[in-house]
Amino acid sequence: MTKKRISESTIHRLSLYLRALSVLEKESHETVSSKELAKREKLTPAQVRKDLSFFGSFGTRGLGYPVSDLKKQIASILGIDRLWKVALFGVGNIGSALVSYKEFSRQGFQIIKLFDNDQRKIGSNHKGIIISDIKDMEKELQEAQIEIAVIAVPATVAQYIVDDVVKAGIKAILNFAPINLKVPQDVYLRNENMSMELEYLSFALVNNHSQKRPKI
Amino acid sequence: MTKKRISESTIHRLSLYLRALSVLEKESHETVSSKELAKREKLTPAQVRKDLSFFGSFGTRGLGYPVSDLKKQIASILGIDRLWKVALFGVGNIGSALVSYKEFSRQGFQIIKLFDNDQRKIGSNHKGIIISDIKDMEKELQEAQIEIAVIAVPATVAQYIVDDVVKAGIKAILNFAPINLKVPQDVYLRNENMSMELEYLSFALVNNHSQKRPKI
DNA sequence: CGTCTCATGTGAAAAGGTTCACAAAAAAAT
DNA sequence: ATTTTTTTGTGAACCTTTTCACATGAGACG
Repeated sequence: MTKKRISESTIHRLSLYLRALSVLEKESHETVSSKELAKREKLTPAQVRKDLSFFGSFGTRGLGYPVSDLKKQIASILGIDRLWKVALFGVGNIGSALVSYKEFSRQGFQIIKLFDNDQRKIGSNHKGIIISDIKDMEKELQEAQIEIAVIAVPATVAQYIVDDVVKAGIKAILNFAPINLKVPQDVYLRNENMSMELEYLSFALVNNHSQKRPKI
Repeated sequence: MTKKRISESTIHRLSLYLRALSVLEKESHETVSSKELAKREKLTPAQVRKDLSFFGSFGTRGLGYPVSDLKKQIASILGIDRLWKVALFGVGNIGSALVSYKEFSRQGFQIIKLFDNDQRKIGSNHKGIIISDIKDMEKELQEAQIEIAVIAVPATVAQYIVDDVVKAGIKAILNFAPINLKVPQDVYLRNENMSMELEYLSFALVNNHSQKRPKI
């Protein structure tokens, strides 16, 4: 059995399925068809089935997929059937918002450490977490057994912070700074560029860009 | 000449080129090769040339692309060689952060209207903008000539807000609520799902997912 | 001025991702 | 019990995107 590479798009869609399944569960649906699941996330039934088929056979022909079970399975595939310890760097604008961003905790991502280099912030309590000096990160990251770092510092200093984060042994980084960060091959880095989508909207508006929308 | 559909990925990469070009300009580079531009955003030279070729011939063989000029051209293609008037719905956690998010204003997106339904917030001044009652949106959106709406309200009410935003004539929406919003065909909708990338990191960590060049 | 080097622009090939279409299996109906 | 209906799972076909490879043009240099 060859381990085929799963595409980025498939993973992202798993997140969508999970979200839809949570709603379906709340609405007390026992099962759901690929058709219904697709409709709820503006995708095609074939896409749903194909995505799921990469990981196994979760459905019953003629009936559909068991909602609760599939939800658990996808959570397990995504690795969010557990808690992740997250540290956040830069308690500014975006950083503060992320600390109380419910969707993170709902998916099992716990921000339990805050770092900043501003002396006025260090030592103060932000939503129940004492802000640490960024200089102490190595020790503190290890003590708290942090597994994921979220970077919300200005672009000008982001690379320095990331270099230190990598040195401290972190293998997964989510970057909000608008800069292309360099990390070693074995470190997973993802970028969140919020103005990109606005730029896409701008492009679409001025160019009357035809919308690609899966027909259902 | 047939107007070929430009892919979403190409548009997103234009944003990256623009970012790199700004840095190059600051570093006083007159020209830049596709190779260098690619390196700065972890892409391939062929990709850069192909992307740009969809919109014209901006380079000089043997020399590369003129930095300042290409920057202007891309800004024009993306439609951000002008200012966009943006309204933000939901002055909570994420909403407040977005109001002072520098990257938006840097790209020409001006958040000039804030809406909320919380009576305690309505009428108060947030970073120089008076928060309006969401009930008055239609009149206020038209008076302020808003072109883009950013949704940062809870998922439970997002669809209602969006329905009203659409009724008020807005044709471009950036949604931060973790829900699949329904809009008419002629309205551009983009979603910003911040926990999706964390979920991807989680997946990568538990599955030792082989890294490919990030698509965006 | 001719040659050499560099780097673009672009068809063609390759790779990757999505949709189709249908056999197979289960449930529902008769 | 048999037929009909529903819906999955999946190879194959199709479509899109990326990468290759090279002709072409511009500047550099002796």
